[in-house]
Amino acid sequence: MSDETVLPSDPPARKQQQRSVVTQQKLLDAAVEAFSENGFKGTSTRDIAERAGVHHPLITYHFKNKDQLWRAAANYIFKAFTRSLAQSLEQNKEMCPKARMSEMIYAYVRYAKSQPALHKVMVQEASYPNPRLDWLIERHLKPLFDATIGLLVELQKLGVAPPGNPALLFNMIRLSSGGLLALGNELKASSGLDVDSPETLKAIAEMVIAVFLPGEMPDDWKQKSAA
Amino acid sequence: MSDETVLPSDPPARKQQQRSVVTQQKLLDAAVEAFSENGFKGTSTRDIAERAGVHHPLITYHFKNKDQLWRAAANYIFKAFTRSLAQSLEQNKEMCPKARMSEMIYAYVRYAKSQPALHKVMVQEASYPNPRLDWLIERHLKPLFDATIGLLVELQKLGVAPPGNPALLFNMIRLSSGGLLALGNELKASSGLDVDSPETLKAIAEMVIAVFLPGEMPDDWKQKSAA
DNA sequence: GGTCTTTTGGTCCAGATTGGACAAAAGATT
DNA sequence: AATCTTTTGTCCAATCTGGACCAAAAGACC
Repeated sequence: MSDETVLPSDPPARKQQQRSVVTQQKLLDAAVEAFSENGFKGTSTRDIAERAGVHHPLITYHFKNKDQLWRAAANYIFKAFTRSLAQSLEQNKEMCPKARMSEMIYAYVRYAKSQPALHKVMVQEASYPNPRLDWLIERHLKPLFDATIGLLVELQKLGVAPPGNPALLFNMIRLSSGGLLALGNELKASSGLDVDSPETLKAIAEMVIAVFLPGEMPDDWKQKSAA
Repeated sequence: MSDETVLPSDPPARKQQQRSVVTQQKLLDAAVEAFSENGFKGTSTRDIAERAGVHHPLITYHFKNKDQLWRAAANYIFKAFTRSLAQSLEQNKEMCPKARMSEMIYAYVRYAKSQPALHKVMVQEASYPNPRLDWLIERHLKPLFDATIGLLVELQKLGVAPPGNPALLFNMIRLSSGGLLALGNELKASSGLDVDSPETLKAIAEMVIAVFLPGEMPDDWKQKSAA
């Protein structure tokens, strides 16, 4: 935490108080919510403070300014997300590539459900070029892409994933799972889909897997990948 | 046009001047751009007027207020979009269902490229419940869904599209084609994808079709659909 | 061409909101 | 009790908010 929050200055001579941690957390949660709803420009620091139930000058105190708060909020969602994906990859090291990717998709869907802001903030910032987008790409999106694309290419070689530009494939998977959950408010009314139900969640993951990883693993995949 | 723009009042005794049409058009284009970038709340009428190169009180004159301008702008993108889809459906009446759906996907991708705001505005409004979202669903999204879902279900029955909740399928197709193009700014930097190139556009449509309509049409589909 | 309407330019407004500064009070930690 | 951290309350100057208003210009119609 002290990594991404900008505290007054260099050496905290005395240990951080508990109430301060709580305040920062409340502000981060509120910031994530507000920024994901109205974007950076459309969100005021006062709005965030209000949602957090905190006096607004505390933002300046804890995060220096609006921009730093945005970055802290982005780190907050993306770090937890990256962690859950990396964990999934790590835990399933021994499984076959298809199973590993499937588990990753499940993890993605689950996280996107618990934190729809993940996708919303991304779309908000990607809507026009700006320094925050560059930062987001450099710091979070590119690493995520790099960490996943290899597995995907392998699956294509094995005939499990369809051929074609892997980057395209990657992003379609991303949108079909994560993007869908960000549209929750709309889907219910326009298509009768309730993304809040666990069944829908499961159905989403299963459909993504069925569609994007339609092939079966060949019996000799161990040899193939070794060669 | 006079359908969605709110002119000063009831009966236009004299016909609308050409320059007025031009101004409205400039304002609509600017509004689409601004709203898609910063959302409704994050956009000021002055910003729109500036982008349009027009004095801001003209917004009041032509569209009464910000809300009406937003609606006019939404109508502007969605009507053109719906038209291009309906046209595609109409033109290919005689083709087989898979070909018709494929053409629709092409049309979708093409339109989403020329007007990325289509998806952006949707996401902007779907980010939290609000009256504009309700209006958008009622007026544009639901009809689009209803018009397409039948064809999709038919394709599922024919074994061309994968089984599962058709609403889910519909929205995944929507996101994989349209949503992808809305992220143009991001994709280039994070994945090396250039959505501006016609090749990428073609690749997107082809991949969507390959992935979501993997089956071949059975030879006896005419009988089947008649039965 | 003259008249009448539509459209535009320019200005103004009163009020709200913006991000942020600051001193003083309150609370924790040592 | 002394010292540091955190919170509170107040203030600010700047900007922006949507919208009202009217005089001038431009176009449509006769």
